[in-house]
Amino acid sequence: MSSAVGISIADVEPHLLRTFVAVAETGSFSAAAGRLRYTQSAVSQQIAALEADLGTPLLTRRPVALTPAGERLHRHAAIILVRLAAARADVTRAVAPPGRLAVGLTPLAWSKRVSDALTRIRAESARLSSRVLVADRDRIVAASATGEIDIALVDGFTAPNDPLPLPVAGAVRVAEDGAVVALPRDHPLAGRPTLQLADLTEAYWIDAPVVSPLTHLPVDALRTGLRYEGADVAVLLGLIEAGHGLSVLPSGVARGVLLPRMVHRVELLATPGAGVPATRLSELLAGP
Amino acid sequence: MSSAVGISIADVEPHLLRTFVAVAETGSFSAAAGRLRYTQSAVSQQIAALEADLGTPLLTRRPVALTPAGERLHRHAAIILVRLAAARADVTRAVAPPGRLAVGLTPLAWSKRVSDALTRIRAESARLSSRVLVADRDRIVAASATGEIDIALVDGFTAPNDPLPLPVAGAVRVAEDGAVVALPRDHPLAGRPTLQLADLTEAYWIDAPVVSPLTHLPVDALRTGLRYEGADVAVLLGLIEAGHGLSVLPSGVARGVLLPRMVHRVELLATPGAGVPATRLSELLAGP
DNA sequence: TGATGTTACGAGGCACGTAATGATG
DNA sequence: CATCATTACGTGCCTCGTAACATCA
Repeated sequence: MSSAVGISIADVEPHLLRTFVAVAETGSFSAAAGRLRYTQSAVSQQIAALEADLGTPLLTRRPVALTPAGERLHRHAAIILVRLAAARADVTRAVAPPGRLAVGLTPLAWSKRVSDALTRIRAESARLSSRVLVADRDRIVAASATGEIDIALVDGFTAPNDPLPLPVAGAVRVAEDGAVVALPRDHPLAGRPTLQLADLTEAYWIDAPVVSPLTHLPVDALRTGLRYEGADVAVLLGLIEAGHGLSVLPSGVARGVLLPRMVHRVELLATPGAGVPATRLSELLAGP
Repeated sequence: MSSAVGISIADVEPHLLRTFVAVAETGSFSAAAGRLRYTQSAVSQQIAALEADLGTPLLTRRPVALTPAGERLHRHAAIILVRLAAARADVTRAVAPPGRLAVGLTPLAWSKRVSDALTRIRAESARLSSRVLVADRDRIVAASATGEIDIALVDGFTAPNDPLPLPVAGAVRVAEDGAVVALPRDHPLAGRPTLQLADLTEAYWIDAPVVSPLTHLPVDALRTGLRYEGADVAVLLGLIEAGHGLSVLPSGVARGVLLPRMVHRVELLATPGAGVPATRLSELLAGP
């Protein structure tokens, strides 16, 4: 191994990054202070220190918003903080693999097969302490990296031969079905056999980042009328039926018109060294 | 964006990571102290603090070596330190794109084409301050991430349709030629038209990690007789001719017997926002 | 005027160096 | 016994909280 990680370059202090991220996400110094159990003053000083260190303003004040340099830093910082946590998790897990089983999934990753696998493994090892976390994809991937969960099931939409665009490698396909545009029963397009996204530029869409994140579709071009931030599929279906807008969903969940050249897929992320129950569950899921 | 990067979890202090990496690479507390301009005592305290924080020994003493947990941490730490530096570099570059041009390359990435491109761009912008760094692949990739260099040219051997196994995305193919096993003139195999690596398990190899890193070949199976840590191709060729061992080299550099199903390729990494000269050079290189 | 970010200042903590101590080949 | 890591201890820096101040809706 080379001595590449040279002498020079002062460190970017991680607690400053953490505070910076908190401010960026809350849009407020005081809110960030509350979240991190600091005083407003401390947050202000930390941001000032970071800006002085990097030699450039990172945030505008009143209103608090990211400058271009701040945008860049924010992208880096989020990744670095996760990796930092992942390093700690990986090392401590290597010492004492947990006996528990923590599963994380995105709302649409749930299925009978997942349910069965969980039932079975809990039956196998009687008094196994288990935990299930449902959240949006970013949260689940981060929790997987940090070892907060041992197994992650993540769903998403892509072209049939592409993998899901995840920021980590090593995902395994677990399930796949079609992608439909969910429509109210009485919608004019409801009779069509298939549909192109282009047919729907006139429609209003429901932006549901937790349930149905379409980050890699040209959804910018679509008009979003309503934003649903919950994780409950039934609520989203209700909103669609009530005519608040359309959404892309797996064919197993909603009636609607099929989108060709697009699939809904569930992938499995197992964190290495997460212990025996996790390995067993991943076998059950990835197997036949 | 979700508030995924939660409240909890104490930070892993980067200066501890840096010290840990230095100790791991030098195999000595005192050497690491020298390199980082600390006292032995400080290094000892830092390692102790890190081990206490993570709750597990990371290094054995006398001799100093990584424990399994230490191995894990070392992998993470090297990546994190580079990303930390990359964050700083990216932000500061965004503020003031450099007017200079810094090029980094692995020894075998040099070619007439590269030379010509450099000549041309230096002619175009008369008093352009330029810098060229030649080092092993890890060093070059790290330097590219940290912004130490603006353009990186990295070479390596792979299967014809595979990309080079780099830890970063976005590499562009610049040049490609064959891979030969370089042999002394009087070697018994010198007459063969092509060769399988399997034919050569009886031979001795020169391990030249800087010039010809064969990390992704089954080189473990091969017997290495000598290690050459320099970056000079001519020296390596001399060693081969003198019968100290064989080596895999690009067909443009050395006479030898072709390896089928394997190519030598040079790829280009341009760091985004590195300024106009870098963009221009990357056009010259990636172009026709 | 009230909420929110900044500045001043002092106390506490902590990370370093010096120096003495201990272990190991 | 020389080299190298650890422990003891004191000092200086640095970060945080309190509190006063500034600024914007």
